[in-house]
Amino acid sequence: MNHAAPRRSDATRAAILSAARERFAADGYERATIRSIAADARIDPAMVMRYFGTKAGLFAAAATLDLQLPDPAAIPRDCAGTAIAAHFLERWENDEALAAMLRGAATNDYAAAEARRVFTDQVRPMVAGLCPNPEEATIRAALIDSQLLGIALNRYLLRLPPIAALSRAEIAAWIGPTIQRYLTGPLPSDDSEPFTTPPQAAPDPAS
Amino acid sequence: MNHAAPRRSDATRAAILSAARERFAADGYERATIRSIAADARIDPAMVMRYFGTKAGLFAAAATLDLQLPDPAAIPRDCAGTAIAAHFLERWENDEALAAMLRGAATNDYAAAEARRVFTDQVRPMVAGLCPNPEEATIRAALIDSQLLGIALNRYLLRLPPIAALSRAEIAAWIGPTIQRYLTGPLPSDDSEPFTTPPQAAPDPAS
DNA sequence: GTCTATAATTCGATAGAC
DNA sequence: GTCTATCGAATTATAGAC
Repeated sequence: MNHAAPRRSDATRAAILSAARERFAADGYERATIRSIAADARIDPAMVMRYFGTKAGLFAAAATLDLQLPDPAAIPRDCAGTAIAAHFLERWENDEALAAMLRGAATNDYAAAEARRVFTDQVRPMVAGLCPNPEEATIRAALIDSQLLGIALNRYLLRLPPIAALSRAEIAAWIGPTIQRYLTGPLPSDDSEPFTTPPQAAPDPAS
Repeated sequence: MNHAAPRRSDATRAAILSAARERFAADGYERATIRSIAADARIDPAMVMRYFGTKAGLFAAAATLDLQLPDPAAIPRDCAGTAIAAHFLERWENDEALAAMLRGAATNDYAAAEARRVFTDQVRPMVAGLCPNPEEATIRAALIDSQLLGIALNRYLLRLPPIAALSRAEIAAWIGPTIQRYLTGPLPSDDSEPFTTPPQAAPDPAS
């Protein structure tokens, strides 16, 4: 029973959500104001409150994200690393909800919790489909998550020139083997002490 | 000529800076208020303005960071990866300016520019000391930066449980080989098309 | 459903007494 | 140097006319 009762206000809701995603992605949670979002959507600010109740409610509705991760069974286990990297980069550039979520997560507790939930509900299950041991899968998934988010942080949020200048394929080629190793490589041996280095300079005492 | 004229107000300045680092690290730039920082330092809010002029000026003074990266010449080139990872994690846990900078960079333009400057002035030169080709060194440094920041993001900002639960040595053992490969590994071959995957589910049309 | 008006806070920044 | 008082602006959110 498809009860998708098409209200007349659905277009308005969609316009608000689209504008909200843009603003949250560009400015972060605090600096993106209800007023600016409403202005972008060419809608009265009071309508935003009417539809979504609070600013937090609007963020929750706008920053819901689906990574659309591929079915693990459909990926050859040996080229999964590069495939996952390429898929992630493609998704990022076609869904502003990712930037909204990451920028928001830096300062907003709800967004941070939601980012953790994306890991638990989407990233980890996919990795678990490629790694039999559940405990290992959790750690391996978290490491993959770290590498992917680190690239996204530098490329899309900080816009660090060397990373921003590379093509998606080049990045995927670089980090693909990393993800592959986190996915299927051997556990690190914990026998050797890490080589420690003397700091180059003493800390500046409270400039 | 050491003209470090010790004013009597240096203790006050230091107290403000310490409180500011904590607040900026915990709350981000926007949510950390002059009033809350002054309260933490048990100092009148007007004094903060007197010493640092503006909120941005306070952030600039508080979030200045020195990674104290080791001299490249002092590191054996083959164990540099794990050593760099361990050093970075140690620095992070002993200087709140790093968290202040990263959290601020998500929403504040000055902080983002400063984060890029840390890369250019500190990370890249160290990598250049271990990699002869300058162009390669820049890309390799940016990839290393991405892996390190991705870990920091998940561990210290998002507090993703699987990453937060690991010890520093365990993380260094996992990501050390990654950094080592970015540092001294071969350039990726660009001959093969990445394996593309069909998305698992269709995007939800504007829920 | 849509919009005007405004309440209730909170913030950064300033002026000026002491 | 220190603190009180406050300005002016911006925010989320609500009340209510139409």
